Amino acid sequence: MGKQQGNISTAVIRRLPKYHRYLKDLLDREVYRISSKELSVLTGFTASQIRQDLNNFGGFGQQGYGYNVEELYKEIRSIMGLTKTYNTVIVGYGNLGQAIANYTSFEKSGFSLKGLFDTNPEIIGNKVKDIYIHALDEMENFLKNNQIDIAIISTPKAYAQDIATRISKAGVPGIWNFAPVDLKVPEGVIVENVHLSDSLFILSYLISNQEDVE
Amino acid sequence: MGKQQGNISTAVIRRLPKYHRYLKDLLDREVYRISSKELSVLTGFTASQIRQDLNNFGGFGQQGYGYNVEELYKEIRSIMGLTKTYNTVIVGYGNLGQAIANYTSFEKSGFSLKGLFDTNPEIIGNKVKDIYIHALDEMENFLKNNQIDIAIISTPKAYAQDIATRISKAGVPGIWNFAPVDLKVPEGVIVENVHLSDSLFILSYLISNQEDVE
DNA sequence: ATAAGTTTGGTAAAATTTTAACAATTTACA
DNA sequence: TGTAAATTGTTAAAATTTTACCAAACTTAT
Repeated sequence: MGKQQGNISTAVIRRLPKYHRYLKDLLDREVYRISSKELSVLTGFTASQIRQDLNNFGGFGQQGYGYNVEELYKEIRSIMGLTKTYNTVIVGYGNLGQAIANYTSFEKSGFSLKGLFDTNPEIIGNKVKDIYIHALDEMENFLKNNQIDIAIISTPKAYAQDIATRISKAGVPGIWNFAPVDLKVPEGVIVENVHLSDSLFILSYLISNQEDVE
Repeated sequence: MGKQQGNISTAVIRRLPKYHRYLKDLLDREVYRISSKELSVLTGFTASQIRQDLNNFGGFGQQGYGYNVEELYKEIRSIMGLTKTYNTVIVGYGNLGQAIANYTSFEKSGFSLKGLFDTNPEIIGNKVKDIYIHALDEMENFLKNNQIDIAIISTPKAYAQDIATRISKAGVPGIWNFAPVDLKVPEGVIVENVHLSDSLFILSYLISNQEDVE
């Protein structure tokens, strides 16, 4: 069960996927027991931080022993909401939309692609892996009739805000946004951004100011 | 010039691209003057934080006036290393590699794609926008002969570490990594990650624990 | 069974990051 | 020209995040 108070800091939340990733690796390597000290070597976080992080959700470890990898993995998956299935759509079927649609690992993690939307008449009506490409006009109806949990926005910048507003109105709780804008959405709608150029620019900053580090 | 001490915190660095983005918008809208208070409304950062952030690099503002948008934009671009050109290659020309290669906005920002690499014999030798797809074997030679600054890794997980090691040995200073692993590289090589599934999992966490927020 | 070695969870301290406050300076306008 | 309003850069305070520490509890080996 765990405590799961609603005041987990974003710093902790951002580290959860990394724990998830390494625990999966350990399971695959048939390691069934791990201490915070060993996890520290793998993840680069301090052992103390790892214990603090995990304790936000419950006391999963045992003194003198450490953590049971399988149990902890399951707990983390549950905490992260990865035990459910999420219905998704992709809005904007350009290069990026196609790349995301073809990323099979998302399906494996429980993210089920239900629909694709675009404005290009040349591709509307086509099927991609059993999924139709619909006209953008049909989006609202589709969202309502298919219990969509996550809408993925991969349109050009100029359309993203309008689409986000429409998605929000249709009652979709989550948006995964790849457009390089900060979307304004009503309370209760959650936006997670993947700002590729921001990331690239951080890299260029770090390369340019590298002397500082050395 | 600015002070540009080498101890800028990553918290500050992560905010730089957002300043850059909004300053560009302002310029496009022909707004030539902005106060930290107004920037605060746009970015969602506090005015105080904005002044603190900018002051890490120099006193670009003027009391009673605010900041000159054009000047500040130029300064930020310079700080972020966006006044130079970076030669890049993409290693792994799958769906994601293709999406990145076709992202024209990177070219506009000074990131010049010089080569593509893959192991698939069916596509090796093909040209994409005047750029050849090379065999992976040729990578080291190419990197050395073409002054590559940034290698973009968009291979499957299993190959990423080996490729990162080879890239580092070839003297490339920056890696933009899309593979879902944490790469180990020698000192002096900078890795910036885009972990798509981590981002998606954060979204699923936030959706699943939404009640907490309300 | 006992003792020595591990390791957690919690508490306290340290470090970092954010916010608040304000003197100094400039702008804007009467 | 003079005065009120605006706004920065800087210093100090508050808040948050990370690290250090250690008693309690478990494991392992003898």
